[in-house]
Amino acid sequence: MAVPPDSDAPPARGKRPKQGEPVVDRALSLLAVFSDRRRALTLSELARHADMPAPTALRLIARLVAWGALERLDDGRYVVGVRLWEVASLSPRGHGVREIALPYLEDLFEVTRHHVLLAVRDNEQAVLIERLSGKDATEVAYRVGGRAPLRTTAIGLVLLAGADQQFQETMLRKPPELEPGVAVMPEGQVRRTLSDVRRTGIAMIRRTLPSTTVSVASPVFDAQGTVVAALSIVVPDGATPPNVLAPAVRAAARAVSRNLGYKAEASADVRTHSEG
Amino acid sequence: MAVPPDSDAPPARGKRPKQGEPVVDRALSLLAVFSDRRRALTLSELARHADMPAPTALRLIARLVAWGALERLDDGRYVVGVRLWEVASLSPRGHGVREIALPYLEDLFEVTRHHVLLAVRDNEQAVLIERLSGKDATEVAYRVGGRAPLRTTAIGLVLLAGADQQFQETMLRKPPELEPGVAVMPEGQVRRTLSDVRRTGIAMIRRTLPSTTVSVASPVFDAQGTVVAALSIVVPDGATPPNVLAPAVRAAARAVSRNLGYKAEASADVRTHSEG
DNA sequence: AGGGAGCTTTCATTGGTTGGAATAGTATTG
DNA sequence: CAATACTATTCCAACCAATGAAAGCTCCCT
Repeated sequence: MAVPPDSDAPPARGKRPKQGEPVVDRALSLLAVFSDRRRALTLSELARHADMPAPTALRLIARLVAWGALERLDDGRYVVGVRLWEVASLSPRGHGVREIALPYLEDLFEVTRHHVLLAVRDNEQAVLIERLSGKDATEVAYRVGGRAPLRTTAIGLVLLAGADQQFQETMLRKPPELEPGVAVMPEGQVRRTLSDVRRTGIAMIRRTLPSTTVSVASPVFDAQGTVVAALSIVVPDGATPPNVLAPAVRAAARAVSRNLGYKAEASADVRTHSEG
Repeated sequence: MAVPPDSDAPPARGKRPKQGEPVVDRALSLLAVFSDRRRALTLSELARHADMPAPTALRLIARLVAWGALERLDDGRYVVGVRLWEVASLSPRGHGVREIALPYLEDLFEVTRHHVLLAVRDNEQAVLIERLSGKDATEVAYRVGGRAPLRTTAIGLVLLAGADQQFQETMLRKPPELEPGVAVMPEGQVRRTLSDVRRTGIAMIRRTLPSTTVSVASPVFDAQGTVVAALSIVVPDGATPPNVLAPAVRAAARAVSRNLGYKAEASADVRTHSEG
């Protein structure tokens, strides 16, 4: 009603003020809206967060639901579907390593009864692939499918130490991530630590939040000798001394590596002298 | 050279003989090409199986790779990416139940040292969400992320018994899936079995392939009393008698249900008299 | 009953999508 | 070493699927 009578404007139907993104990207951006905190979303929430008009979102969502990437709940909200999970389970660096590592993680868990973690690197972060925790274990910072920084976690340091030289330099040049409850290492110390990790096959980090814990991590190698994952254990500070845990963690990591086709060198040091 | 000289055909550029499928569907169909046996694929393999020209496939794949749904290996092949796995880990019926159930699965596994399975129903099949197996356990038919029939597995029967009446009828009217190593039940027996499963909270199936095993499964309920998952144990035939395992399996399933907000009724029977 | 918010359908317009053809790269064969 | 076969990538003109404002719907709250 508030619309002024036609001055001379054409029907104005079908006008597309803003657009220009490939459809696939838009569909994927809908998936990207889901997060730990947002597991069930309404159409308007999805449209808002993916920054697109409701009809467009609805059309794309309809296709995603038809395929099974999303599922619709009784209350009309959408959640990530089992079909997507099914395809994702074929991810070599996701379920792939997990499948191979799980029995060894279980052994480690059973012996120690503390959190056991498995993670891979994706870009500038570690992605948690698996976590075994007792029903009554200490609080832990990260969940499976979540991301953790590289420089302030034991698992992250192992992955960083195993990354290619160029990537390491890039990361070291960046300002360090500020992680509550973890001491920030100056660049020099990080370099020394990374070198130690490569030599000993062990990284340790102490953190005070969300609870005071010590993490001990060790690298997992593939057949080519590349670090493809990291395995770690998280214990409450003051419990078993870390140096007692280290051999167990390293043994588990090596067992997984062997299963990935890695031929272990004679000594602990994989490469006696670091890169050129 | 074998091409006959221009008769009178126009440039024929941009002609599109066959098409008409939404772009999103095409992109998703590329993801669907991946399977247990096909975890790393070349461009042409993807294009062939998804039934689309190579340039089209390449363009779509490029978007999927940019987002992280796919990753490219050094040899040029594509695999499912960690980013997709990450989003999929938010699937309530995938990692969701898993996360809640895992500690109880572990308990059950530790006590029995046999395969422990967790599955949900997706349409006409069960999707395996989790499987705990010792390093040296019996051979088992299904892998995590894989699908199993409803009528010929213990886990499937539990899920079928918990489905809505209409769906059950549809499934019962279908010709039974032929599963090697499993006896085929006539329709009447299936009906009786499903009723028993609802009453006792236990389903059992014996199979002879890939090895002779007995499976014992029990339903997991959500807060609304709906069967959302099934939990089972697979033991070599002749080992622990199944009736000894049943209480342990049921207890574990109930523990998971309780964690999902299910308020257990006084007796084993959830609803004393079946639907009206 | 009225107002607001979210969901869904419609439809004229158009720009992203399309795939044959050409080119480049790679492996296999005679 | 040329010839063959296959795969990957770039190019681009034609065109159809995608687009989003508008309006109708349904529900909920007041």
